[in-house]
Amino acid sequence: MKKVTINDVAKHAGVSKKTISRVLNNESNVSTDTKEKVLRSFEILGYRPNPQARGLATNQSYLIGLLYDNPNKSYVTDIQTGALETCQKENYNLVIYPEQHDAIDLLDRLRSLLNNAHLDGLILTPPFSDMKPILEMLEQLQVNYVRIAPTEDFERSPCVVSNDLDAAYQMTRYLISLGHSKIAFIKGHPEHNVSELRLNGYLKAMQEASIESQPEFIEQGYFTFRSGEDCGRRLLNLKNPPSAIFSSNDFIAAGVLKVAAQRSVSVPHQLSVCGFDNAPISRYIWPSLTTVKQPIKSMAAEGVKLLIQSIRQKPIEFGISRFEDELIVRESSAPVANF
Amino acid sequence: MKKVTINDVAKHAGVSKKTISRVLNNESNVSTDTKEKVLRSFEILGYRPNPQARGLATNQSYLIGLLYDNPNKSYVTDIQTGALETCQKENYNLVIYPEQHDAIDLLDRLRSLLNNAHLDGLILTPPFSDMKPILEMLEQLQVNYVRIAPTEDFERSPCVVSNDLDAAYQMTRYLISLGHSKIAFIKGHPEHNVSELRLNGYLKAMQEASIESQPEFIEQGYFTFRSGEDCGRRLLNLKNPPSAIFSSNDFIAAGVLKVAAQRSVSVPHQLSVCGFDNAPISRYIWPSLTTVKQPIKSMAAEGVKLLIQSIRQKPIEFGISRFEDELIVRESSAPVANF
DNA sequence: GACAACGTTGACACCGGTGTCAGCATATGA
DNA sequence: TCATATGCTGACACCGGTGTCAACGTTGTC
Repeated sequence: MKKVTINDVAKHAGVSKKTISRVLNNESNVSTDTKEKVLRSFEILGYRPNPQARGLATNQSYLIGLLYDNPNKSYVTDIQTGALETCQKENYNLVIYPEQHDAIDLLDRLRSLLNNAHLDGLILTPPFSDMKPILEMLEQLQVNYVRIAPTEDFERSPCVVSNDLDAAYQMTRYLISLGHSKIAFIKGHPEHNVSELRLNGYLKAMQEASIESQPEFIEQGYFTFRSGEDCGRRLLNLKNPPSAIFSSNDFIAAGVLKVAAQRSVSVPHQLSVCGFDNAPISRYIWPSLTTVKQPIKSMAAEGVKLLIQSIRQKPIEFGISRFEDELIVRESSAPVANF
Repeated sequence: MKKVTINDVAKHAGVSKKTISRVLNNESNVSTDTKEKVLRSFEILGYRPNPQARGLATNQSYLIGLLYDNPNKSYVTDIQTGALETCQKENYNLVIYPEQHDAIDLLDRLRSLLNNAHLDGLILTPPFSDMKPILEMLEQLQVNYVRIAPTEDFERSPCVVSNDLDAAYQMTRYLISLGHSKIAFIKGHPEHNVSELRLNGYLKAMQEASIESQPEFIEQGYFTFRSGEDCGRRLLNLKNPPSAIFSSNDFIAAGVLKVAAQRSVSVPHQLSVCGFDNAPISRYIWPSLTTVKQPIKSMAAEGVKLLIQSIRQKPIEFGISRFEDELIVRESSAPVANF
């Protein structure tokens, strides 16, 4: 790799290093003449500033970390794509940190990763966004961070949120509008705070419609396919089974679909099934899933934007960026049949 | 973030910077006494060398790039996980580059990414592993690179390969052993070289078993769910349809399953369906897919290992690391029914 | 005992940028 | 007209490591 340095450019343009540096950083106090001369030299020599050197001088690394733990690979790649979008625009590099949120040595691992990499900032995704010990550690280490989809402490750091509660509310209203009243709900993993939000959205819609929610219609799932199978089986075993099952994510819903298929319960004619997240599986499964799409990419892109802002100008007024979810109706839901 | 520098350690230990540096790099000519003293200071002060500074001095960035373009998100995260494993061991950071392999400005984008980031090396995954213009550019720019699963030019760079041909061969033999002879094959995307390998594995097994392969049993797919639906529909429309369909990946197979479900063709009783890749969908779909699992994580981990070797000691003898695939039998395949 | 060889150590320059500050020319104000 | 403000520029130190080389004390050899 040819290496043209700032000195080469300085010599070529007949000015000092410092002036080159000024042009690089778009500082104002450079005469138009000099600036053009320097820019021409950039062009001719194919100059690229060395981020290492720049980083050493400014005590920055131009690295942004992305911390996540999500079994949903589609979610992960979407987050990455969104984050990268902003990173590339702003000339930062993205370093990924998949970690187990329940690892016992999580804090130690994180600390050592941070120390080794000298990151400029960190993006936290659920469930890390709500993990107090991590936030405390980051604050103590004075690491800039932005949280994606936290559910509390919004003023603690910049964050990007979506409206899970409202999305679940809308989905439930949609099912009610199809004539369903026997609507079951499968909760997500209790350690993920969004689980509660989604449940509350469901409950709110049920209450509003004055539908008495039956306790046996609320199952505890864990965001996994297996838990979907288990809960689905229990729900379909009820003497008086639901006519619609709203699952806290698409994997659970897929598990429910499997059980329904095995028992020849026809979806959507005898049973409507809905998911959440718009994972790829929701399209590839048959029948395809009615679900909720979160603007994950945009949220991640916005998160990095906030992060870079807070890196550049320390006294940031903590921003919360809000995004709205979108209901996606596919083949797995239909008007209630009997009754 | 507290910053303890080499100078602080030097002062604390009562030796020169250079000696600290020697200990850091495990150089031999340091007395045991001094070494221990320095190590103790490391411990006490919590010293972490600054990668920026080190990189500036040695002209390294400790960044490794991962270039991929794969609609299969599970493949992507597996590759990442494997690559990260080695990176973290060796104290490198992984920078990800998802790119469209058919973008017109691909080379320009890549060049600028490389220039901006000053990577130490790059991991290429299919289909980039076989794209000559990219290889040429990298060589011209003198960028170290390792290819994952290339299909040609093995001596051009270090590479990590699996045996797709053999895996497809084994899968076909498995179907034959179940009594199938009307075995259809849905090819992958023609621009991905693995497509041909998988086809050849199928053909080889068919020939060996002296089963005349019918041209209408070989369909052109594109690694997508949609193409699976299309091909599946055509195959099931044949007067004399196949009793087994071997798809070049799991998405295609999922498409086939959907068509079968829509037509009430019972899988696996009337039709066996197999995929390739062991994507998550292969487990979550019903019936779950018989497929081929590639040791993707291990391959990526090995790839980074080779890359770091070639970064450290330029005169590397070009290694090829080989990995074997594994057949995973699930619910979507069964002995042939009639006949 | 003289000298070479060796192991250990530090002074200093250097990597390629940025920050500070001083110097100069020109514009502005009284 | 002179004093001051302003715009533009470069010299130089500095960021935190590594490479080079010289200096030092110790050991080995004759």
